[in-house]
Amino acid sequence: MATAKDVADRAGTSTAVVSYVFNNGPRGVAPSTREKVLLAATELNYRPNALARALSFGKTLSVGLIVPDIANRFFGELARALEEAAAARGNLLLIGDSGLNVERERSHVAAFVERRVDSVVMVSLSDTPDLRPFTDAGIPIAVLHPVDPGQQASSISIDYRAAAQAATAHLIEHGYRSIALLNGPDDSAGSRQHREGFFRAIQAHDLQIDTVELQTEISRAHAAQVALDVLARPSRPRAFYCSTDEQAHGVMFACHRLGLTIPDDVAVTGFDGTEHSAYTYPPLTTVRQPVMEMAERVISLLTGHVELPVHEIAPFELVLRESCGPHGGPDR
Amino acid sequence: MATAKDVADRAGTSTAVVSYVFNNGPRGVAPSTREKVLLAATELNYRPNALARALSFGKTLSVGLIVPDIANRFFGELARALEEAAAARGNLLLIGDSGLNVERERSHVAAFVERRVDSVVMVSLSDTPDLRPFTDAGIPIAVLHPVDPGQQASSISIDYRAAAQAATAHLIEHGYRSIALLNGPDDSAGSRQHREGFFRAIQAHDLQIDTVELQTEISRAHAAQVALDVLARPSRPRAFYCSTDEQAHGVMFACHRLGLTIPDDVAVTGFDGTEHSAYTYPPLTTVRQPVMEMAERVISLLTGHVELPVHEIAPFELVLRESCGPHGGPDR
DNA sequence: CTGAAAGCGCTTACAG
DNA sequence: CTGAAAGCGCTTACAG
Repeated sequence: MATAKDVADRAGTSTAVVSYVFNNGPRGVAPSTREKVLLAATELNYRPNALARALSFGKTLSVGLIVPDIANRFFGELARALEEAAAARGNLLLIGDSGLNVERERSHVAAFVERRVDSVVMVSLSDTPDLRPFTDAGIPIAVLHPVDPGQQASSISIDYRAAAQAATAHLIEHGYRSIALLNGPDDSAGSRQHREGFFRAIQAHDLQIDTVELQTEISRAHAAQVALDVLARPSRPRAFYCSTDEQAHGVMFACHRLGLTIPDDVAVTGFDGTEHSAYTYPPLTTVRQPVMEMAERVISLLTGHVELPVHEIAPFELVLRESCGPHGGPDR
Repeated sequence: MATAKDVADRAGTSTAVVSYVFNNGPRGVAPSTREKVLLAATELNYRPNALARALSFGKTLSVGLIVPDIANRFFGELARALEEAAAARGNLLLIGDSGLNVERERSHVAAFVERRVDSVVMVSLSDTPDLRPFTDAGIPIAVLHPVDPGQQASSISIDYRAAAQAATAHLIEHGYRSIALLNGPDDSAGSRQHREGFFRAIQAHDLQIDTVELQTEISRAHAAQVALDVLARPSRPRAFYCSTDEQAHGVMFACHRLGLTIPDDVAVTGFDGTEHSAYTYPPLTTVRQPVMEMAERVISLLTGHVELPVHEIAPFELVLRESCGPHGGPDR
């Protein structure tokens, strides 16, 4: 591949000038010289080497993203939004998929510091990921879910507790008196807030409500399996509060499998508000996270001149559809 | 951050030796020296700079992936499989999401050559993407769908035509005599093969079969919208051959919306065989692409010493579920 | 406005 | 087995 030296030679100038024209600075270049450089560059098919640039410039203009499972729709939508926000600021998003494997997650954090990403947004598999490689390297990091206080990472998250409470209250107001809490696998800050919100709603209603607490992996397969089991019991729950849309899909599958009608026999709520939640049968009532806005915000924080860490709360929306009863309000 | 020089100084040796120990070569190092280097490195929290390494080593040990939409489940599963295959060979996968936007796709190819990925696997939005930036840079490229002959890219793909024919034949054998072909948006080699396979099956059966050809974007939303329209007609099709699972999800949604039962009123087949196709209501009969094997193979080709381009055909599997009639064989 | 040169942090022949 | 030095391809003070 042609280098800046090749271009400079052909244009009869120096590599400094080639750099000036390709970066529009920091020094000006005479119009005629600029022409010559541009011409030589296209003739030689010159593509600046981003590695060399980063090495001397001291910035890679890239932000890393680590997610537990890129095939999960929520993380897919998130990656898409982050990429867009990053691109708008001339940054490239590097996506690391942990594939639900702690070892892979660890190797991504190592790879990202070795590649000197300028910052990273992380959704960890663990509640207490080892972020030191980033902090040691001075790489700012942000997280998109609740974190325990004292973390050195910034966070932007909806209020899980309030959202869980709102969704559960919705179920109660629709008349359901036997509700399962289908939570994620780990005892993370997020899981705890789901649980707290759920039980706050229960207690706030001063009614006799039966509850069961279930934990599954974040996958349709596992949620379906667990739901199949629970729904086969004589005292099966009449409603499920699920901590992700993905799990809600699994529960709905289990209902159909058993010939149970949603919402007449079993009601379901999701969490995340992925686009697909509008296309289930029936359409899923869920808590929508403002993914685009959160992505935009986190990138602007990370690439901006903001004093970090910061902790921000984004607004959620309870999207009412048909999986909890007739569209709209409570009725039974 | 600590550099190799810092480590060398603290260990009382040279950067050459530091390099030798971190790369296990190409020269040997005395055990005692190695110890000292390793000790100094951990004390200083040394992380080799991958940019500098790549610059002098001449390889970045990374492969780029460009997909139309990372939030699409099929591409998510693909990315996950490719990442795994790449990691097994010490390579990092860089994921570029075109976000269904040709301009973004173009900017990713530019970004990938500037970052000097060693190779790339691409699923383009266009049938004739401009691959010259890669070929000019000597970066080998592979594609995971049918390509027109004369492309400079390697390809690994199932036989779309045969798969389309098999799925359509399945529909015919189940007694459906009015079948819609729901194809993707572009007139690509892939779309053409879907169409050819579909009509071959129709012709091979020497029966009076009504067909309609439809085109939608690869999204539930658009497929649902088109299906809603088509299914409202008095002469609505009794079955849909869909060119992706994603579109099949949309068609199923439309059926439910209209109170139509699957498969009694309308049968549906998908294409891709994403994991989610097993969790629709009812479970979707679909053509499964061997994503893991294809990913493994393409990475081994790209990172190996193989003479490229090559064109390989992977086996597909028609996964029979319940969206075309009673599980198993034909019956009506 | 422009050029020669140092420097970014590695790797790898070249000597010893 | 090990060190001094050149080189990878850029950017950016420093001079002029």
